[in-house]
Amino acid sequence: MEYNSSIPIYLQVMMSIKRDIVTERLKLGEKLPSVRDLALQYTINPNTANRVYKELENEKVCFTRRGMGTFVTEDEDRAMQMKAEMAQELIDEFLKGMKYIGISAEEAINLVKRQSKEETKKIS
Amino acid sequence: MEYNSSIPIYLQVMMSIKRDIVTERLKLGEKLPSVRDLALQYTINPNTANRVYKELENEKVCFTRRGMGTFVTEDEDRAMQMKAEMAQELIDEFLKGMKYIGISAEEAINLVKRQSKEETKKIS
Amino acid sequence: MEYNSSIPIYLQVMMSIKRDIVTERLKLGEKLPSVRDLALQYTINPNTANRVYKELENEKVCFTRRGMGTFVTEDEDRAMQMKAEMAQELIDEFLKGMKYIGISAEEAINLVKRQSKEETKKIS
Amino acid sequence: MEYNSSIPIYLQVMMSIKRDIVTERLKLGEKLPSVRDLALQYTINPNTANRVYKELENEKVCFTRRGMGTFVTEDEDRAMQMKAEMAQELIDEFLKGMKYIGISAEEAINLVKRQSKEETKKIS
DNA sequence: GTGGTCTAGACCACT
DNA sequence: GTGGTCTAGACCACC
Repeated sequence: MEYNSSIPIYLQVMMSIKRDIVTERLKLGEKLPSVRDLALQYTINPNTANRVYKELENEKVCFTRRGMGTFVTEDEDRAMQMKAEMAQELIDEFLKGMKYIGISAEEAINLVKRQSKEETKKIS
Repeated sequence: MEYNSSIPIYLQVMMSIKRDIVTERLKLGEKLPSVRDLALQYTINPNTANRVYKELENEKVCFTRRGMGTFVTEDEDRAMQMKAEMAQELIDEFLKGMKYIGISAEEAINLVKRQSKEETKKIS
Repeated sequence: MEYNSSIPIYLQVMMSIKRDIVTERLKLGEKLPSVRDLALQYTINPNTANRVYKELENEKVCFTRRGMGTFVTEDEDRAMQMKAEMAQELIDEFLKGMKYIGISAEEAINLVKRQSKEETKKIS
Repeated sequence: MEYNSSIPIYLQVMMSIKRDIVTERLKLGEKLPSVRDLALQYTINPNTANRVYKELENEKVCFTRRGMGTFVTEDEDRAMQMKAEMAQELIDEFLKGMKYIGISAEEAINLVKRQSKEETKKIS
């Protein structure tokens, strides 16, 4: 994994794990790698890996059992909610940003449409 | 102005000025407040105000004349371009984020549409 | 049984057994479940179950006879004493905590009184 | 400050600061020592000091301004609430513990009363 | 084996 | 000078 230096590594790893849950690469209740293994996988320091799990716990994305390891939350609602939350956050930020520079929601939608058509062409 | 603590203040102030140019609250070539006045207006440290102008100069958004002050760029193309750049950045970030959590551009557009309809309803 | 993650499981199970003795759900000299059964009952690791008995033995709350199993202490005084000890510990911790945040014993008592009255009302 | 080894140092320092706020040794909005100074004062590592402030921020007990320092919350309600919260927590834990070992609220109150009388005698 | 805490020391961005 | 992040390495309690 390549890190974007402007965003803290622990946030990037958190995002990566949340993504894996939201896209169901990780199942509910599944055991996550140990702190040490996570550190190896992402080539980060165990302390940083530890932090990742602690922050994810704060967000109720996973939970930990002493001496047993860290697990993806078993709360189905929470998992469903996560994807919606993440999408909503992106949309809000996007529209807020557009509005901030004087572009209405309709215009914004049109710009996105045009962009996505061009992308499609480029690929084909 | 309330500052979002996760974004450097100088960036927030930069955004605010760029917004004012893009939305034509500030005209091309118009004189900007002195570093001291900017600091007072935004209740920021003069060092921070200074940094704002420096970075805006780097981006060719404004220029300084020794002893005269700082001015909005007079380059019309640059100004036009700014709005497009800012919008593009927002769109790219938005689509990238959506894709990251497994949502296609079409779905993303639909979500934005639905959202903006609901907002409209709420207001009316 | 749900475990409070901030307290070691073995302590929580110890508390539970001591409670059963103090409230006479377990009689003096009564045979306790085998380590294996305890582990099943509480859905804990056998190692943890083992530790529970070891620690309880240290506190003279129970004793083990090789090949026969583990038993609640037969010492009546010890049992009487246990309840007093546990209560004392709670009181000390409570008053110490209150004093720490600047609340005197009298005030503390009044707060508890008010609280217990409200609880009674709620139930009735 | 002497540390109770069974409780994480960072929690003990957090408690100490919260106590100072609740007992008004620290005023609302007051600047707290810098991470490095806190580390010196409490003879802990700067990392640990940093953690203290971050966790206190999570609890909305203080807030931080980039490059300026960490400050006690300015929210009066939050401060008022803190003392009540802390007291409530102690009471709940106390009564829950007592109930757990089969002692009713009334009995518990009487035990506390007796205890506090004895303490008074001892001192006089 | 697991996570939790702590120290030590470094570098960085922000004010 | 301020906090934020990260690495390195250690020790501990718990399962």
